[in-house]
Amino acid sequence: MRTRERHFVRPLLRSAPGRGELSPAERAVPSYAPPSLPRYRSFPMSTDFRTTVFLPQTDFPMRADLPNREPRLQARWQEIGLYERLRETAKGREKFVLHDGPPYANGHIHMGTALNKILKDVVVKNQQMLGKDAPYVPGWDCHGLPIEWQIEQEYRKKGMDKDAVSIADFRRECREHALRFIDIQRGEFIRLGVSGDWANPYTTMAFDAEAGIFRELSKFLLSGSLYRGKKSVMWSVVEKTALAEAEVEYHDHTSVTIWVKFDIVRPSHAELEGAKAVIWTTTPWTMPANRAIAYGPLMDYAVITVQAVGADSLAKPGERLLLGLDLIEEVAKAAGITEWSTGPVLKGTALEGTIARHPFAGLEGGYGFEVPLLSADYVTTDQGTGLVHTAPTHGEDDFNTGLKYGLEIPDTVAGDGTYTEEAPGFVGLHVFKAAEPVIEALVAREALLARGTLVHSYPHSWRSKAPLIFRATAQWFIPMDGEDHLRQKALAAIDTTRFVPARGKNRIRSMVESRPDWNISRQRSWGVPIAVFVEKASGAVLRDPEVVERIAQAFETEGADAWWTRDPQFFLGDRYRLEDFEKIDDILDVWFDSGSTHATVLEQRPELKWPADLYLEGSDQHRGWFHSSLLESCGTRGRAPYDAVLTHGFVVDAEGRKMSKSLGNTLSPMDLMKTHGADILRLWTVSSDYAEDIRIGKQVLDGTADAYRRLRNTLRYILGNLAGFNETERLEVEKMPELERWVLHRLTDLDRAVRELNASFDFAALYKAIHDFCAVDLSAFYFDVRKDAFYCDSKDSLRRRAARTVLDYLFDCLTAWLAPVLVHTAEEAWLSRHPDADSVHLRRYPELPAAWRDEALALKWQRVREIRRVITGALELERKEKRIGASLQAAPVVHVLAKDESLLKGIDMAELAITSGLELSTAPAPANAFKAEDVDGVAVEPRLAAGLKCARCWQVLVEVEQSSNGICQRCEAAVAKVAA
RNA sequence: GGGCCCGUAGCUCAGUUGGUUAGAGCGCACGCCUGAUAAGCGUGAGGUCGGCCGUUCAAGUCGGCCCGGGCCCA
Repeated sequence: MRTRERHFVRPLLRSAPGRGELSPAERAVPSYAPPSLPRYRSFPMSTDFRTTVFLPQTDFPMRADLPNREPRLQARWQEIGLYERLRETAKGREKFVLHDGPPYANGHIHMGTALNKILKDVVVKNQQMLGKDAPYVPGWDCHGLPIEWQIEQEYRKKGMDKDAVSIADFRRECREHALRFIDIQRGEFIRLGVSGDWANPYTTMAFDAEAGIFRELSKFLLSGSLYRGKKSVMWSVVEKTALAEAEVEYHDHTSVTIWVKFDIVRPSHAELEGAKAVIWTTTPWTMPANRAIAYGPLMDYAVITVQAVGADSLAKPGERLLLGLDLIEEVAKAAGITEWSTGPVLKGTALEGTIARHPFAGLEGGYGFEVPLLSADYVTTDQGTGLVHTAPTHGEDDFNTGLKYGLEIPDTVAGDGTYTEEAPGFVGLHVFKAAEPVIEALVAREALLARGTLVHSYPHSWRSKAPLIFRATAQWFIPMDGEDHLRQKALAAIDTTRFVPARGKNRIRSMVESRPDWNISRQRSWGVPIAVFVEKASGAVLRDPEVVERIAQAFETEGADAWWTRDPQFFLGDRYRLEDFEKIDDILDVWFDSGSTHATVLEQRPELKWPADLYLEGSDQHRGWFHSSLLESCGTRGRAPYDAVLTHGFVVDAEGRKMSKSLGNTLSPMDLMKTHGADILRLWTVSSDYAEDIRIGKQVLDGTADAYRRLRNTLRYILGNLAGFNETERLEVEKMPELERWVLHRLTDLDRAVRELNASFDFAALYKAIHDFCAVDLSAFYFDVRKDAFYCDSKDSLRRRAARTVLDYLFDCLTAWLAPVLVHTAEEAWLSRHPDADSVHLRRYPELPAAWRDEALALKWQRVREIRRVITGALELERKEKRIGASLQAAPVVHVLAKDESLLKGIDMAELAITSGLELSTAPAPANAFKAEDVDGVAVEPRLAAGLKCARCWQVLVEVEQSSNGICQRCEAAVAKVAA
């Protein structure tokens, strides 16, 4: 590791502490350089030798102008059919398949999509250049709610009624909408420089995809893994539909609250004899659906005996009420109970097995069932009574408790919000008008303890703004723990999958461990139908491979619309009669669609393979695509559809906050295309640590643009100094100076980094290594040192030939290594040097000769550069004192140890330090010589170079004093050769 | 509220099994060059490693709490 010298110590001061403070000028004036002398002199009658200097020549401009240049390169790629050429070139090679997670075909791309696609493109191009055949088939997720919304919104604008449109017409419009945004996004991805089979992407709405998705569903159907169950969903009684979380908004709502007494009919504990369990609810209308009372097993309860009550109290003295210990006061206050006595404390677990009676028991002959007290861990003491009214139909927790204890899940409320026959006494009544009738019935049966109102946050429909209800509805599921043991298979698959970063494994694992059965149905229109029939008599779902095949074939030729446009009897064939069956019109959740792409795309397209080598998506997809693909594939094929999963974080703003329209901190990738260009965005992508959240903002982008300029100028310097290079000029490595061989050694370091860091997907480290190599090793050192040889050596000088040969290798390596990221700039540079070439992207990473590697040389040159740093440090002080400007005005004496002297044998330190002369000495350094704090054994006495400045190479040499035209002997020879 | 995770110089990142004055590049400041020039070179200044408490001879590295932030759930 190189460290920069930072603290220069003046030994003079150290050795003479008693002299007191000296001014900087006093300290710095050495006796050997009288300040009165001119800083340097040139030959009096020098002619202009500029034209004889081999200055860099290139048409590769310093200014990138990416916003204009990139589209031109992209057009060229299109013309030459780059993607097809890539496939051709790589034919027969080992495949590397990154399977594209399909973005949703709605709206324009955002920063996150851009980041994702760029990372994918970098991975794919790296693998291709590492020698694999890396096809990339982009895809789109096309079905689903957001597109339905868009179309419905257009209807509303036109004043049309959605229900008046046929489902086929509606689906056609959804399809056209998706198609439109596929085109838009495709153009945007191409603008980012992403290569892929853009002419033949996959979509989940293609007819063969719809058929394929249905075929995947059928595998679950035929194996018996598809079942119809119920699930509590948010339901709008206005729109008569279930709503997704995204369609729900929360507003304050005033609810009538009630405290209700349930007679305990079978106590589990003597204390409960004759007592009443008290519940509290904000939804009186759910009372007919009550089937249980939940208690907290670890909470404390007690039975109170009412002794005195206030004027309007519904409580009666002598009544015994079971309540949560911490909530007694609060309930007493609400119920107007002024005096009471409290019985012994009962743990929640003591309530186990207690049975109560529904307060409506006997009402119109209904409610005769038992109401058990059940344990639930969500019961709290912050509100209510410590006993929770449980209506399995009307809430997530309630529903889960119902499932857990096998409670009846009644259909008490119809889709329009009216009570069904299963709510005796209230049939036909609308639930939003039910509070008072319910309360009246409770009062009549002496079951009401108190009432009140509460303002709280309550879910409302995003569209109608009407309050929502929870309602259990019929849904389709794939079991996690059925005969197929899907959960176990999925967990096993997770264990054998590589996750990058590794923590992704834990994340998806804990989700799979605890998730409920997979709900795959939606009550919508734009999707692949759950095209199954249920036998009316038995309620069994029809499992007949012939029916399945008829449906699948119809989907293949007509699309999934066939489910609605064809006569259902056609699918059933001759063996079944339609009137015996219920045709299911639910559609599949889009996660099932995209979760099936491994089957509909990887298995179907010959250029791909199953399983994929890699899935690469944002970390939200642990619950999304990684998850659904895993379940689908484990359910149908017994293993994960991928060998490895790479996740990246989210793009956040400069302060680390998420980007959102409401915060006004969003950046559009397409805007950045106009101001910066794709290569800047791509460089930003790889220089960030994608494992975490990725910041972007002005300062970050400015920094990226600076790094880009460094890389670009490195290429430009190489191109400029490589002008006219031809094979006869190439020099064998054995004949090269050590400096050149050191550069080649460094290339082998970088080559290693390219291969290893690409294997670990550690792009940030890789691009820092390349950038630092360009900045530190090349620009600040090698290029600076070799400028003299490039510009002034005669063209046949071995030194110059060696250096130009190295530039040639550098160019080959850097253009290849940068190509996956700076896709445009690398191409531009490559074509600048090889105008007849096809594309830099058709290349592979160069295979470097093993002989270039020379660890001993690297170690030696680490020391050489340390010594050099002491010299540049010394010169800097001279510069500060205005004794020199350019380093060529100096010819320092460098005092070194004997071991360093032998180390430097054959190395021209003056050349490396860019001084006109340099004397190496093992004699003890004078006390005032410069030393670097962190470099031992080196001291530098700065001296001015003697002689005159060569008018051509600008070195200050004594020999120039003898020259007739003001140039040195080397330049004389070089000029003569040019003239000849 | 729960699960997973993050917080090292202005920015982007390194910091190995806890062990000498915490590193790099960029940016910044100052200076140089004017034959890479809307370039190039050199030198320098920047960090109580989010905060607090603890474990330890020793903590950026381990533990707890808090603050800030992200994703996914509720």
